Amino acid sequence: MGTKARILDAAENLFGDRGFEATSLRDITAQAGVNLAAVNYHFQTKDSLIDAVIQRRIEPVNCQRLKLLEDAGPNPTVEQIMEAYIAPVVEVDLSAVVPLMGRFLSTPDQFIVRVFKKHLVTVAQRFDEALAGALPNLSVAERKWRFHFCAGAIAHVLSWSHLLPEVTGGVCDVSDRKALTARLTRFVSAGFRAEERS
Amino acid sequence: MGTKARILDAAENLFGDRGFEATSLRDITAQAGVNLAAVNYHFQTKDSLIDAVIQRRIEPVNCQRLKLLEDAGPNPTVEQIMEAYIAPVVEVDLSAVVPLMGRFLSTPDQFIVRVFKKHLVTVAQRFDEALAGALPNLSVAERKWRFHFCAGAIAHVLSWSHLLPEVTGGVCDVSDRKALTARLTRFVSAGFRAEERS
DNA sequence: GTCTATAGGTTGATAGAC
DNA sequence: GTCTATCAACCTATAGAC
Repeated sequence: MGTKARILDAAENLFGDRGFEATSLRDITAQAGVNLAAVNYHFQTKDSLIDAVIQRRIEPVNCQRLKLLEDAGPNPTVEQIMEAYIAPVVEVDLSAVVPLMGRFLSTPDQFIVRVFKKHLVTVAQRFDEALAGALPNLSVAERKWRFHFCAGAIAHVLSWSHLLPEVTGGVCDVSDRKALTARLTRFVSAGFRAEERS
Repeated sequence: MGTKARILDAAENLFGDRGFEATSLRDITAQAGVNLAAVNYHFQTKDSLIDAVIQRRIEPVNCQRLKLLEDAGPNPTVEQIMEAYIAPVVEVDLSAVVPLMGRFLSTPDQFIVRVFKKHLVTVAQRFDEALAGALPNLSVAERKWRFHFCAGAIAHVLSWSHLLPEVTGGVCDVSDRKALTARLTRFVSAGFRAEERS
């Protein structure tokens, strides 16, 4: 495996475990078994390394999301839409990606927001349109609010995934990803279907 | 105002804005207008400063939560329970506390988990019992999962609060806290009431 | 209690040999 | 492309005068 890929792999693991700020370039090069200068040669700065780490994983997730949404046909239900959004990121086949995505989605820093806009805006827009079709009686504001509530629920279980078994005394089993997708989908779909005023 | 309180105020603001790791003690003492050594005199280490900053704000929130839950009577509905949990942290009267709580709740680091356990475990347990009473047909695992989904939705809107207007093109107005409480309560209550298997 | 000064270590980034 | 060596800046924490 090349130096560049080894750096990306090590960075992915450490960013997910400790966060972006708490991980130094020296931590990364030590774990990757490469020289410190290599990271600057291949990625110039730490910020653009973070960007590359996220981009490598978010793009396949987003492609899969759009494909699943398309597969659901022209008039998908809320459940189909949200499962298409949730499954690709929750059931990603590389376990290190889960905490990485969790960190990414729950770090509201200026730099992260830039990366966020670059990689997520178009997908979010496409799903927003689908939700508008499935929930024609919901106001725009309420729909956008509820999408953020969903994003929060997803981000939270991803970023806390390695701590949830301990925090819940083993009750919450993170290893069954398909079951987690189903749980999340049921929960957020019911939230979307709630009456706007009670 | 005393030096100690000025340090706590500055730290609260900066931790909320930039995160715990990204904020240095120099940033804090500069904004507080006090000497660098003062923070070590009053709080010994940075970690125990973080603890003090969070403790000062989380305790009134938790007291209010328990009071509202008690006020709801012996057999509260899901809506009453969740509103008692959500309102005190969303409608807190100091605006700097909102992003602070968001950062706190969405930083899954070892140290933060310790603080989390210290200040939130008993409250979470009390609310779990109340939810068990209101939703007797829900399995323990599903109930705990759904509580984490709620925690994620809440943490997300708190930590992204200062960026949401920009990200949504002004559609999501964070300033109306009571409306936000109502939105969150409706959404998560519907999620809790969802059928366990579909 | 508050200050100056500084220790002792880490950081991101770069220059230049090979 | 990969290395060693190093810079300049930053960090937390502490010692000791006042």
